[in-house]
Amino acid sequence: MELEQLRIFAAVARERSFTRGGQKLYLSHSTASRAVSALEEELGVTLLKRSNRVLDLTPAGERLLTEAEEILNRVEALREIVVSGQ
Amino acid sequence: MELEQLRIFAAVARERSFTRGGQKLYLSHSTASRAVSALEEELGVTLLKRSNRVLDLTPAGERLLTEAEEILNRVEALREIVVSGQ
DNA sequence: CGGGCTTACGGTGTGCGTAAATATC
DNA sequence: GATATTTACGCACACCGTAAGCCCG
Repeated sequence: MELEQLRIFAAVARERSFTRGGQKLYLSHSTASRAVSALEEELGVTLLKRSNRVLDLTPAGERLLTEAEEILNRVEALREIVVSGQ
Repeated sequence: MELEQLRIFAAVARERSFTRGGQKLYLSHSTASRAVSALEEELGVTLLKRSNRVLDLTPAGERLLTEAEEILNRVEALREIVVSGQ
């Protein structure tokens, strides 16, 4: 698992769209789709329901989004801690 | 910044050696060296003192090691949370 | 049909290991 | 001189975007 995958998943989940989520990170929709699929495969869990017209989070997806956002925030904070001597 | 960089830095820092740190992750010493250099460049901070025979952490390196280990543990925990419904 | 996700395909860039150079004790 | 890090070099593979295919309203 890599942070880039979490960044992409979070963007897609927030936007409820691969196309718009990818755009937020200057990536194509296909790249966003592949990144989320890889994450699902690695975890062995479905994160997004694609059945409907509108993209929806599964319960596992909800949990991942919460955790991922906290981790990503923490990584951002890490930069400051390291560079500026906390 | 990516988790792989943090994993490599943490391994190298714990082992006090690029060679042994790399081995822990089945990577060559040169790969470990490059990964840490890239991290230092991205953060604009020196993380390891290479001057002496023995590798030493700078204050920034100490802070990063602490933070990185917590983040990496949290990512490990995330797997369980997502897969097993917390 | 239209909008959006997935998959195939080809090209490019990143990242690896080997090996050579450099440095420290 | 032995051990360890850095750098050069070539190569393989991973990843991206374009575009085609599919599915659902």
